[in-house]
Amino acid sequence: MSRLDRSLIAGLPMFKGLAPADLDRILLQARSLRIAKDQTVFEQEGEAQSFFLLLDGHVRVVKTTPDGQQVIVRYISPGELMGIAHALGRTTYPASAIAAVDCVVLAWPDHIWPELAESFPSFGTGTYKTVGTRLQETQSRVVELATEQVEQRVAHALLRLVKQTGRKTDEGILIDFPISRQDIAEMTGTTLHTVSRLLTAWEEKGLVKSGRQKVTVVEPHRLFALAEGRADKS
Amino acid sequence: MSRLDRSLIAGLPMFKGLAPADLDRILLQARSLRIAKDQTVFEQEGEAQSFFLLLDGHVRVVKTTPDGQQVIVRYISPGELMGIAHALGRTTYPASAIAAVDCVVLAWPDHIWPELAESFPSFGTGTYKTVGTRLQETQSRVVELATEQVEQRVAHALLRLVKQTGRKTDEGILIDFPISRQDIAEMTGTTLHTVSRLLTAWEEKGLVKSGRQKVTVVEPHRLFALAEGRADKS
DNA sequence: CGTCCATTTGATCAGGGTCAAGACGAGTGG
DNA sequence: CCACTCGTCTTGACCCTGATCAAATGGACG
Repeated sequence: MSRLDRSLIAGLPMFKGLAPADLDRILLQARSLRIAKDQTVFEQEGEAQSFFLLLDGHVRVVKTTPDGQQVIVRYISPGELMGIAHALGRTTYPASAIAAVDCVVLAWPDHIWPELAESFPSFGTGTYKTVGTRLQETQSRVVELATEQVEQRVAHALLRLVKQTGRKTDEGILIDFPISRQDIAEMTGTTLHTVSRLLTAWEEKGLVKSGRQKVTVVEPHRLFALAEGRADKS
Repeated sequence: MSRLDRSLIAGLPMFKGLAPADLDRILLQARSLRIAKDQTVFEQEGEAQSFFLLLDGHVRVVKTTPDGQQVIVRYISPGELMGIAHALGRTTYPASAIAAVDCVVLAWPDHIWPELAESFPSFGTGTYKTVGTRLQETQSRVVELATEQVEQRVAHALLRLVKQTGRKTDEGILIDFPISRQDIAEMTGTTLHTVSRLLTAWEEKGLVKSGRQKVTVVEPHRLFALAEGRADKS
């Protein structure tokens, strides 16, 4: 196995300001894993033996209820940490993480967390800041779910994905990984039927283009107006 | 103004293991405030000049949407921190905090946060753990809002309040501060009308007793069964 | 005693879930 | 290369949960 190059993680906010030698020391503790599409990185309720950094790909984090319903908590993009159960004071993962495409991740044994956070304060504060950010995002979702209609929620969800992973194409901004109507439904607390109806309605209005596991936002502004509840006449 | 006694904060998890002298040093930086019922402790979007510890009373944390709808993010109980914008990497409060009853709080200037977290690592890790816990709770609420019917959500909300602030009486467990139908609606993403109908239905079944701004859970077990979607015949 | 809220309760209605079929397209194996 | 299969997506019909609209009731408090 070849050595991991420090350029993989230099430049990431939580490793900001660390000396090259420190980066190497940190990388020595990591394993690099290749996760095939649809494979799980870690599983809800499983013992949290590792925490992970996504180097390449996209991962969806899913909570499953006792009766089998699924909710997509968030999508992880390259450069983000995941499975940081330790930072939440847990010994078990609160959700499952599934590769939306083939992925590359770094994995560290969970038990080195305290040492890492102590030796490199910037790592500690950086990840806690991540947790803080996620708390705010999650609270915004609560507000959305509690106050908005389905149409607005779906519009917001698409806009969030566009911002997070949008890739510019000649037709508009494409969400850069395969995403089904069912996935969108699980992000917004609705059904794939309703999502399908909304997307075809929006397609007729020229707001989006979509196909099998593929969504392109053509007119972000008008979609945003819709998300904000400002009706759009046309 | 009399000196604050260290017994106020000794014993709280975030000050665990600190020497009495340290506690005194920390308290010297704090002001103690009395907040009358319905007054705000801090306001959404306001500059985060302080963070707070609730010593006595109950505070509700509310987010207001641009169009004026309100969502109750959480209730704060004595011994909990609030307004810790700094720990979330913010300079402004993400929500408002309103005293549900007359309250006593300690306030520290926000700018001493870094110093505090550095001088007393247990304080830093303790509060970050708090943030982690709140993230998990909030994610659970997202799952609830996305998957459950109104009846189950209201039942869960009441059970959470009972666990957090329940006081045993001879009729059952009383939620220990004034709470209106409207408040419960704002916790669960529904309307006061629906909450009212649910409560009267439950009262007829003997699950709860309720009055003006007052709810007592008589049979937590049956209410829990209801919350879990296991229908209750009777 | 009067006023102001919180609450209750009825009537109506629509957003969106559920049920049911089918169409479409991508990958598989013959 | 084609037929088949499986999973995704679409679309229609129907219905139910819970929101909305409207009024009246009942306490609490000044």
